[in-house]
Amino acid sequence: MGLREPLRQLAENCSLPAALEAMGERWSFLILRASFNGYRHFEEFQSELGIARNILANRLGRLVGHGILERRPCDDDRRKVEYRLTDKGKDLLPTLVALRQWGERYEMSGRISPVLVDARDHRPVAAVRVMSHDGRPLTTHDLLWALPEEVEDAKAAE
Amino acid sequence: MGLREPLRQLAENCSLPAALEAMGERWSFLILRASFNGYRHFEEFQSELGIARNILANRLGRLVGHGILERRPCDDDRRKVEYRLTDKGKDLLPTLVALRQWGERYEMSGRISPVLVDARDHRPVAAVRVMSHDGRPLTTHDLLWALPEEVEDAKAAE
DNA sequence: CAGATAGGTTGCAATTCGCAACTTGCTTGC
DNA sequence: GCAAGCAAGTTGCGAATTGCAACCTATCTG
Repeated sequence: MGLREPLRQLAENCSLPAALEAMGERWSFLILRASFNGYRHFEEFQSELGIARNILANRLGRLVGHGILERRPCDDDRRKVEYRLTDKGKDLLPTLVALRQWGERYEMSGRISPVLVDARDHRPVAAVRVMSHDGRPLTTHDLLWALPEEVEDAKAAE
Repeated sequence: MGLREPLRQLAENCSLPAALEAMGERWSFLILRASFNGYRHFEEFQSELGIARNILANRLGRLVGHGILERRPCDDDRRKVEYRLTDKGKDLLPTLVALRQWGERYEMSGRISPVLVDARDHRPVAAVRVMSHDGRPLTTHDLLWALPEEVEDAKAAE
């Protein structure tokens, strides 16, 4: 990535701070993972993660506010509430898996942790990578930032 | 992901909390991104991100402590210090790009932001995805957690 | 040798976190 | 149908974290 992102508008024009505003707080990723693992109820999150109840309430509210989870009271037991992933929330899967794989590789010396496998053949999923439009793996040095108008689009190139 | 991660050892046996311990604090990802963009010096990070100096010092120290950045005094100007990505730090690229792409898609309504392109052909990189060992795209429902001993390894399968 | 510069540190106010106790609306058992 | 218990929060309060501004110490430059 030889070029600096254009002109110090990092904070204003970059989507990373925006993403972090939704997901950057202390427990958000762990709640998200619990959601992917099928947890849905306040008490489930609470006892599973050991998070303080007020913080959990705050984070769930925030995730709902950002459209990552959907809050729905249960019909069969009206004390209960379900928090479910929206499509927007489900689209955080690659981020979550990438972060987990990195942690697995670098931060788990000795310990073992369950691994994500393809349900079809029970083989581990591939490492999440940055790839070109046609599937070549890319590294840091293959990348540039470009403004939308500088981008070669598919039509021009094919 | 039909199955719950085995037996509520989420916190102990999962690499996600470990990863978040290294990268989960407020400014860590933004500092990381600045690093990928070529920023190396304290004052560069500070004026670019607008982060408070004490927090920046704390975060840089932490990232160095986790082996994500390397701290090296400059030879030519001994007031200066260089912070550079280690290989471990560079391996956070997929996580960073995945998060950015998600933010780009869902949190940038209206605004435009620079886009990551392949330096070779100036075409945008592919969306970061979770894929099977042989390159099929996988979604939430194709995934399971497995303990290492339950995994089909490459030898058995080929 | 008088600034200016790079990379911090320190003090202090404001915010956030985390724990424990409490509340409110439901549901279940007897 | 009433007491007990459960789900999903809220409240109060002390502890930790964040952020701002000022200061400090080496080093470089004119």
